[in-house]
Amino acid sequence: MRTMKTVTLLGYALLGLLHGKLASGYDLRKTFTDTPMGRFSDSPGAIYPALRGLEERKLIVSRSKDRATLRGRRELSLTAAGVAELKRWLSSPVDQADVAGRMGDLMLRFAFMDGVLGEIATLTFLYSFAQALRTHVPTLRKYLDDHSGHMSRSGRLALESGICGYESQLEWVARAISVYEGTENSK
Amino acid sequence: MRTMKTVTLLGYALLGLLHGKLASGYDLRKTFTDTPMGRFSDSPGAIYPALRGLEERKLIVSRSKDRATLRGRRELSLTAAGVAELKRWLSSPVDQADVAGRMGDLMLRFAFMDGVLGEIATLTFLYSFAQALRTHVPTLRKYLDDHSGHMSRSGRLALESGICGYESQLEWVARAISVYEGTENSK
DNA sequence: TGAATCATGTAATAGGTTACATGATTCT
DNA sequence: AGAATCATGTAACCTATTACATGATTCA
Repeated sequence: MRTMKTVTLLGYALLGLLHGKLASGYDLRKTFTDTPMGRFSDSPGAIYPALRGLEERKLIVSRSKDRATLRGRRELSLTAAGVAELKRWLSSPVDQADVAGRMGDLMLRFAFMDGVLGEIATLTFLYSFAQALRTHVPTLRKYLDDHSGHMSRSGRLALESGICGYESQLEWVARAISVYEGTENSK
Repeated sequence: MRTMKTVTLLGYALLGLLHGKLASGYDLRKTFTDTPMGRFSDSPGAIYPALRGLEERKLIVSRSKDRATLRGRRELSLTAAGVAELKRWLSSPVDQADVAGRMGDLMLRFAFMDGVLGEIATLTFLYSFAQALRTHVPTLRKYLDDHSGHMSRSGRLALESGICGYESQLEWVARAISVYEGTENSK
């Protein structure tokens, strides 16, 4: 993992987890092992090289507690550049391709968003998320209508499953919006 | 992609698409480009090496149409071993980890299943899929109940989104089961 | 014949997986 | 002191991505 040219999703997950708090690589691994978070490998071969890459790009810094031993716990924290990169990622527009193939990325962004960017930005994100879903679902429906004749029954059902998933996600987004709008009003 | 030791998900997608019909690498690429299928890259750098790997493992064979030129369309088809490997994959049990982190694999299997294994096997698959979902959802709910106190609002909502997704999937499985049971009865 | 598209390929690179190795700390 | 677990690392391998290259076919 020399000189990553772009930060990977795992990289952003690590940045997000480090926002506002210190943690060691081990702590971050445990997060992946013990919580439903992300869907990232907890293997050291994934995390430590990724952290090294973030450090090389000066997005995080590490401090060996007391003595400068080679082994032993190292506390990691975001640099100003790390916070900026995290915010840049969280702020990037929701596009159709995200909804069609990278919903996991969107949900990861959402999970960090309100703590990092605040409620207004989160609401804006949810609005464009909903919009992208409302655009995407009819596309799939149209495909289903046009092709259901020469699709196998299970192929048809599989596509319907996808559509249902997006619709369920849209319902969730609507609920999330109402939660955030409620809070916003009450402030 | 020398001597793949295991067939990847892309490999199985290709085997599934080749079941019962001939196609070229280009045809397969077009399937990924033009349909909502899978969520696989249509890049030649992914598909041709994968096809080469399947050919080396004798799961598919290729025939250059007439003349033995190096370029030009090559029709691919499954070997007996390819069909067997596809069936083996489709028949493998649904485990908790599949539901928790590889739902896409399960849906891909489902999409091919009824054409390759038939209705009885598909129903069996759906039953165990439903069972795995019914086991998994309470696990997530419990996590949410136990930890919602010290989770951020957006973290909480993100987890709820996951739970809703699984519940929606479970509803879909129930509907698919009723479709298959209906057919089975009427035969 | 030239342009478009059909059709296949490869090289460089990146980053994850698996498996292993090993030092540090804590608890009994 | 020994075991468990905390904590970090690395090497081999595999596969996807990106970008490029190029031959074949079709059709205006």
